[in-house]
Amino acid sequence: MNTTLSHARQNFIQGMSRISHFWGFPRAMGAIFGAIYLSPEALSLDELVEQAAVSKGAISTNVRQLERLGMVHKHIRIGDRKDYYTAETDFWKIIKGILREREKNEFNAALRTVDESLALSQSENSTPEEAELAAFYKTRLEAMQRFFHNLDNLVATVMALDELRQTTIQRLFSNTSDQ
Amino acid sequence: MNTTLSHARQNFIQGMSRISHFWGFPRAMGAIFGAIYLSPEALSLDELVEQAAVSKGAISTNVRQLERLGMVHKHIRIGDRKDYYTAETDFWKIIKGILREREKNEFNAALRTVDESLALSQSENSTPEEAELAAFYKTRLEAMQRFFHNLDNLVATVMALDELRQTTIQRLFSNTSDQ
DNA sequence: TATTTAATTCAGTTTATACTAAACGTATTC
DNA sequence: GAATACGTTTAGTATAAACTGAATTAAATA
Repeated sequence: MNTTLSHARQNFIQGMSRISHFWGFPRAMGAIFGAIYLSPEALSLDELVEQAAVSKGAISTNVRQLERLGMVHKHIRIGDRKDYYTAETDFWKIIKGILREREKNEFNAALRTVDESLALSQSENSTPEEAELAAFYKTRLEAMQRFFHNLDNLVATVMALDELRQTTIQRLFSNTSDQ
Repeated sequence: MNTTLSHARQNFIQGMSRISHFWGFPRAMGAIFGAIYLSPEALSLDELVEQAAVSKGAISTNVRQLERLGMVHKHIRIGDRKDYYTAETDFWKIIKGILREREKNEFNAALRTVDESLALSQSENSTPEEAELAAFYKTRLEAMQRFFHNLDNLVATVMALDELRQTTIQRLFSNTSDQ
């Protein structure tokens, strides 16, 4: 391959690796996605080993995670034992997948923690001073609860809007045509 | 203090610590914010040391970061050398601060990487095969550019809507009254 | 059934990062 | 101007996460 094109690819893969790390995902995950995204053909695990410069073990682990997030798709070919991967090119779908898989769990855990703390703080109030503090906790914790619910609704709304995309959301937030 | 209230506070602080870590911030940062958020009074650095159970050095570092993100506010009292901290209670403001401080840098870096890779890949195309591949890179990289710009617009829009909040956004995405 | 070829798992290593504790700098008070 | 009371910086340490390389499992073909 042309060294300039290969350089462009390496630069891109490195950038994806960096973004991935920034968002709290493994570096290799971004590198793998970058390699798949810039390939006209579906890539096998072994091809990924050389293109993304990551060990086989790491590819195996991370490509599965990428699939769970809906960022890549696995293809099997009859009479061929290798798995081949292509990239999801609809980024809104990707965002949706990430939010669903990743946030939902931790997000609900956060909500539960606030609920718990609130319940705990309201259980008893022996002295007036304690009752006052408990009341303060109540206002603060409830405010946070409301925020989390609002945020949840916002995310749900954006995700729902995505259902009608191509007609709505991309026209709303862009002035160029998408895809 | 009542042991139940103290237990509620510790539970909350632990939860904030966890969320903080999940979002790629230091655990101590969340713990410190949690302690400040649940305090009716502004807290000094030394008070934070015991409430958040984190060393003085870590408090010093993380509380500064919290201030940069607009999550806490520093207060000085005349005739008192200590710094006191209170929590920002407007979470939309906090989100704004985080997006501004944290994403903008890394987000633009990501955009630049894509720009770079695109420029590189389009510089020369000696053979027909290379030209074809370069064309493929172009479509893929441009699609990603568009997505990033749309995302940027979406974020900018949500942030702009926040300016008119209390009248608009919270009524849109909630069925309870906020603040 | 043995051999080849693939993906997965796992033990060990590396690396990055956050944290602690102590030293330091700085300003106020006696 | 010495002592005190802060916040900050830094050197060292601990820890967790990710990655590598090798062993293992699984599947297909001979």
